[in-house]
Amino acid sequence: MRTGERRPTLADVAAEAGVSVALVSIVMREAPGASAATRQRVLEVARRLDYQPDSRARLLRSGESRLLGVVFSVRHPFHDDLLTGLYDAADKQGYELTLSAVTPRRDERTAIAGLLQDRCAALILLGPLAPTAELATLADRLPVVVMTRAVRHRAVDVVRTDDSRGLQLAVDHLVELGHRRIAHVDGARWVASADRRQGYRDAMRRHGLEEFVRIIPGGSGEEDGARAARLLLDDPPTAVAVFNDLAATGLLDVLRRHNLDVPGDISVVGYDDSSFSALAHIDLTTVAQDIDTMATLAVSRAVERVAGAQVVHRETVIAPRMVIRGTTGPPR
Amino acid sequence: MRTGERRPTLADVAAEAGVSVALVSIVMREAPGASAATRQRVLEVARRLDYQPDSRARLLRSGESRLLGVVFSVRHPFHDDLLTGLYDAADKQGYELTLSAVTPRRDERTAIAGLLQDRCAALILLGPLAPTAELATLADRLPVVVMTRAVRHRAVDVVRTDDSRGLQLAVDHLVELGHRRIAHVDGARWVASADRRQGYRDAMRRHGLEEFVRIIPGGSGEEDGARAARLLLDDPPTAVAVFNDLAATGLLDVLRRHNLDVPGDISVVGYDDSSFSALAHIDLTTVAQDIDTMATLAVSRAVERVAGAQVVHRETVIAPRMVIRGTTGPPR
DNA sequence: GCCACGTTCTAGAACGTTCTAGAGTCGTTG
DNA sequence: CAACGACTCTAGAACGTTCTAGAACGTGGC
Repeated sequence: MRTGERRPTLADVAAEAGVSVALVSIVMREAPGASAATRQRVLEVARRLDYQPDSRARLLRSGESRLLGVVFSVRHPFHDDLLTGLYDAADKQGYELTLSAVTPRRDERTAIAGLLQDRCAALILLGPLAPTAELATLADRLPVVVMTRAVRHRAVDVVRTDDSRGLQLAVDHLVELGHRRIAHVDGARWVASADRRQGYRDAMRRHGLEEFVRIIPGGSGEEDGARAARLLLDDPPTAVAVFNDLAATGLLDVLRRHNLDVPGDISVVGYDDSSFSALAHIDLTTVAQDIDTMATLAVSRAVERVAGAQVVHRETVIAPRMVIRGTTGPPR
Repeated sequence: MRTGERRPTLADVAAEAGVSVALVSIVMREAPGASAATRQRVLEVARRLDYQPDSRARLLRSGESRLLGVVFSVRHPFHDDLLTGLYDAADKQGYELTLSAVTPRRDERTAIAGLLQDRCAALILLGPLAPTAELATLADRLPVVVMTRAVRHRAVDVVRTDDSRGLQLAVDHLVELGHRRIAHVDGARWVASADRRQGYRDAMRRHGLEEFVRIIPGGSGEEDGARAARLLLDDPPTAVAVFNDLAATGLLDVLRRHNLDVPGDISVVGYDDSSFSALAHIDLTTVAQDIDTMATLAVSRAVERVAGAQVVHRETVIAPRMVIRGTTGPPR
């Protein structure tokens, strides 16, 4: 265990292989300009010395950072899923990711600042809370792609799900099962709430169910769903579409505690396909976002901006899909 | 939006403030050696130019990386919690974290390799799957601290929870409620399983309940818990302590589907206090690990190793604690 | 006035790597 | 044989910052 020991550098490899430092660099980068015999000799020495490139030096000198900074929250399981997709997409485009977490005790500004110092070529922000103006200022410095939130500013790129469409899918699914009395627990003042509420209204209207439109104020947390459920108890609908999965579990809990059977007495649809939704003990029917497509598009957008491309469609809106599980069934 | 625009450097600030580059560096680092008047002038210029230090250059030149690499998995909600604690602990010690995720499509070796190139001073690995020999080789290069897994090698530091103690707490809690017929669903071949199994046995023996010892092979996944539940159905105990929370939810689901009331007919205890355990709809009694203490100790250990300290206790084992929720109650 | 010490400030080199221009070699063609 | 082009290889500079040694200046003591 060698705490302070210097690591082998290109110079060490070069000395032992009997070539110049620049030639070793060419070999390690797999760039053209070295003979096969030299390559083999250099690689042999590098392997023996266990040479590892120093990314700091590389990034500093090359003047071309192929680094994408990603800000994610530890509080959103969905962000973990997005990381999976983003790593893949970045790898395909020859980029590296550097991650910075927002935690209950480390705010978004701190997370972003760290990435600026790393000289990332672009930033990908997962569901940022910062005001639009702040995001725009940031985008004055470097390309910024926001995921899962609509941001109305020409300098900030957006990749998000069509939330209106998502709620329409939920209502369509319930109508298909035979439901007419379908309520919606909205997301109160959350940005996505308006789109989802609109989607609910549109779909109900489309199915000729205007008279059954019923919207309960909700929110994004478990207790928001629980509170909304209590408001439904005296006159329960046969189905309810909830703003998100977490609120849906709160609602499910209250229904269960009042001996309402799901989906027998009342069907429940969540939103997001959060990781706990798939637990057999919850088995939540939900609206899922297309993670891989979103990740691919976000990385592509970031890379295009880095390359100086004129981006035609600043905002990309992706269709969601239904994931049907055990909380929905025909009405009695 | 300026894609290719060069960022302001120390040299730019120096030129405008009319001082040397080295003096600007002294000011930005808050190092001694500049007058108050000069400091003010330099900071004013730096603010106006929006100077941000280039961490690549800083790390490269300073020869002292205050960077801790953290490898975490997107599949473990618990790791997200640990990140929160690790950021705090690192900040307190004047270190930065750089994160590297293991995903279903990005293996652990890849995650580790990226951090080596960043020239991290030390690595903190959250529940690594790599064999001990591989971890030891890694520890030959730089300090390695493993969290949440026991690794028996003198070069690798370990910070983990006392899993034996955890199961003892679970059994103690159930005995206190009046249970005697307490079963344990183990974790099959998972490293932590043996400790937890031993803890269960020890606690049962301690309470004079040897004749009631009953161990069902399980595992770490939801279906493992479900399968174990099916084996318990023909002769249910009054309580069961499960290897981890995810398996516990699988078991809960099967119990519910067979009209067994929890905790009326059977009490259930999980392990880990995963984020979904606190959902009101699950409300799982569980054994929790002390996240902040673990994070603090892991960072301290890493920093001590970097400083060349002779570490006295290579392995630190931390006491867990019970989180009592709705899945446990007195037996009927 | 001279010397010693402390503080501020500067110049130059170094960190590890890549970029770029040029030298040297070899093979082909006229 | 000479000229040209392609390929291999090298030397030196650059990236942005910190480290280090030394110069300059001011103050206090003798």
